[in-house]
Amino acid sequence: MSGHTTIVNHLRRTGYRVTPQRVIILEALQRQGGHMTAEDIYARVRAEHPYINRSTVYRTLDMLSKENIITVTDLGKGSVHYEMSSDEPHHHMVCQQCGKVEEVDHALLEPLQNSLLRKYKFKANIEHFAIFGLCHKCQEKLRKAR
Amino acid sequence: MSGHTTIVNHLRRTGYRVTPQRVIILEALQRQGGHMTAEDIYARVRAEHPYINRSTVYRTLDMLSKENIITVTDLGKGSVHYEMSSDEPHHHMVCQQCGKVEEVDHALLEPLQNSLLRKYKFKANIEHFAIFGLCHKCQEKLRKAR
DNA sequence: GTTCTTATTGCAAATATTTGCATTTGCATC
DNA sequence: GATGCAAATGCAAATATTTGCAATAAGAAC
Repeated sequence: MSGHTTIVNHLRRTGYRVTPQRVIILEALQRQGGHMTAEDIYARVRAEHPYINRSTVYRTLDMLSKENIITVTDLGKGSVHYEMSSDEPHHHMVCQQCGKVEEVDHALLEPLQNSLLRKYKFKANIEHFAIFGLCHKCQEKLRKAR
Repeated sequence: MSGHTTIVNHLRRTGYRVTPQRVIILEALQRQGGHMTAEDIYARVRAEHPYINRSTVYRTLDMLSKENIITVTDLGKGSVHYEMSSDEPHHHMVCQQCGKVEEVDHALLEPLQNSLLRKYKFKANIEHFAIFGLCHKCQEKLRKAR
């Protein structure tokens, strides 16, 4: 999904109302590209349109993620990250020891997505993924320390 | 991992200090068995030992999850859930539309765990899983609505 | 058992997020 | 273009979680 009008149309077709707030938030997300926190988005939006409320930002982000227009990733440290969905989904491994975040090839997740659909008819929004664990380095460190 | 003393020994060996607070929090988790929020645990602990601080609870839970003694699951609605790790890991599918939570067979996750280890040497703490998406019912509803 | 070092705790304040309710406003219908 | 209704917003308060720092205490070394 890309292009502004496309998204707006999708929302309208799905029964959502297209409010100026929603449009502005979408624009902020698109201009940025990468990861943003709710606060980042709020700040950006506010810069131009000071009348927008923080809860509206949260509620809109929630709605956009339900519609798979953006992805939400909780990297486990403080705040959650938002980002426009891309045609090339990517995922994250988060080391619980050192906090490092690495990307995971989408191919590794696809089998899971398929088996969930087959077994439970559950349509997993797989881009919503953060996998916690231990990175290679920290495993080594632990091995030595003991 | 089970049995109180076993866990306490593990912590000590790993270099953590065994404080009364930590022991009490562990006991609360074990007595309960199922899912608990941080607040549940705090309340339980407080009932008997009113001097324990809320941040200590959060910090201890964090530590216990790093040590894989408990699991953390963010079901996306409000607060995070904690639970003693079991020998029979189980996971959750969370419907982003209706909020329903269903369990996922561990077998579906194992391949992912293996491929992460093989490809990235990342030791995924797989029990930490909540998979978001659309349940069967809500897919049907959406199909009809459009 | 005393001493020392450093991890852990408590506290208070900062931050992040959600929610109930009254008000406003898209947009479908006339 | 005016009207009506439900969805969305704003606001303020509730809730959930994290953090910096000074005080305390676990456990290693003596």
